[in-house]
Amino acid sequence: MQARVRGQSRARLSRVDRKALTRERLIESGHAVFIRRGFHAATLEEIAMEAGVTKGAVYSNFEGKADLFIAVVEARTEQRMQGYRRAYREAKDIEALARQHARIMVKDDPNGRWSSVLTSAWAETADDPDLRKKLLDIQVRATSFIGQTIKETADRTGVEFPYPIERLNRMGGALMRGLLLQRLLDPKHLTDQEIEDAFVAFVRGMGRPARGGNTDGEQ
Amino acid sequence: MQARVRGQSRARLSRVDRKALTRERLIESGHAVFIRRGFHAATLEEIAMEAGVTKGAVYSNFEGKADLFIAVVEARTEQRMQGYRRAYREAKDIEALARQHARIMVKDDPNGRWSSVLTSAWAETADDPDLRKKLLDIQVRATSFIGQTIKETADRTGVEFPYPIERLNRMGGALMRGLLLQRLLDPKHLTDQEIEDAFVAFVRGMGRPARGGNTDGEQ
DNA sequence: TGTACATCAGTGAACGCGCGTTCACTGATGTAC
DNA sequence: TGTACATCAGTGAACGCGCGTTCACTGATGTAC
Repeated sequence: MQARVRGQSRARLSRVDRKALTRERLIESGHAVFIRRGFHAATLEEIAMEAGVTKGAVYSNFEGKADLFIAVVEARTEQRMQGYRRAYREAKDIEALARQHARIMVKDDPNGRWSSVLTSAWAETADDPDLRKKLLDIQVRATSFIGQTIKETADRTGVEFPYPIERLNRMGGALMRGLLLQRLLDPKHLTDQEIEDAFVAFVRGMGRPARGGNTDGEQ
Repeated sequence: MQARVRGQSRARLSRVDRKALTRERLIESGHAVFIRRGFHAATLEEIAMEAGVTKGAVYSNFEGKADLFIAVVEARTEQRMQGYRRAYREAKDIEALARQHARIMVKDDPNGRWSSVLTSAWAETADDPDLRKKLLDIQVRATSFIGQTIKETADRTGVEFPYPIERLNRMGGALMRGLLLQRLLDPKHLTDQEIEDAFVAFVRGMGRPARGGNTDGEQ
């Protein structure tokens, strides 16, 4: 590709590069609009406008709204994974690790809107097994990645986990989601501190064997 | 009101009684359809049909879809409160009480669909402060009722709570909701037992003072 | 007990609107020679 | 380097459909006398 006269405000790009750029922008604006409006109220119109294109461009890059959404979830998940990787350096015991983990999750979804978007999409999967499979795959990958990262950190710092880490991890994510969702209805009631505390309490409680309850017969 | 000739299949009722009956049926079928289809996909058409009336009857009894939904939430909440009242007899320590509480919550929403409906409605409250206020009121009343019931039971059985019970209670409800919502995406992964365990772990963990973390400066 | 009129819960059809999806078209990039 | 044609990402307008809401109407219940 030859050097162009000068850097124009709108650079000349190859067709594939421009398409990739448009796709990237749609994913970004999609992310923003889904969070701002919610899964249903987010319109392709607004997403496209915010990316500087028209609705048709969405269909040139994705199969439709659901497909764009999946790309958004994938991108967001990817990004978060990178954040987690950097976050577990200083944790010296299991509770500190848990607290750090909780803190990141809260920071990544401070008002519960992303959790709302995600679970709204989950509701949609009742009639759309393809969507379900894709969203579940992403969650499984993320859970396994986070589990591995935590395990590495735990090993390095000599922390021991009393419970299968992946399971703890998935439960923790689910539970945190519930706490964040509460903020949709009532943004002020649960503080960051309280949410962290609840999560840490859960991890701490899982570390002690259950007593009482009907834990005898069943596996 | 005079005695009629005989009990017909469709009894003759006074106007107010028939209207109350219709309203009751709409609330019941609304509850069923919201759970079956989800908050958005539930249509007034289906709700009305299932109640044996037409859509217009909804508008004769409610202001619209949101108003019907509020009535459904109120009825459901009322019903659950009565269930809780009966459920805490045999609990002899705090963990047994927690486990019993968790068990009821799981039984009341075994596949997470109600949690999904409710949180979808919460998302709607972003542009509808009136809806928010009403839903929040219901939650506050329910939380306070449950808190009181638990407190009575705890007093009677000599159990002590290490944490303000209403707060524990609201956190617990939120957290449980997250666990149940996981089943929308993946119905099989989290067993009833695991969800109970997670809830109990949380309560148990809240009972011990936090150590580590940044609990120093902040209140 | 009977008659005439008023009320109003529920009917059924039409309305309106938002929004995802489709499609013929355009103009810039890519390719062949 | 230049010309002629092919490709195709993105345009913009139209489509279609579902669904909440509205509204004129009906027929059973209620009321007055």
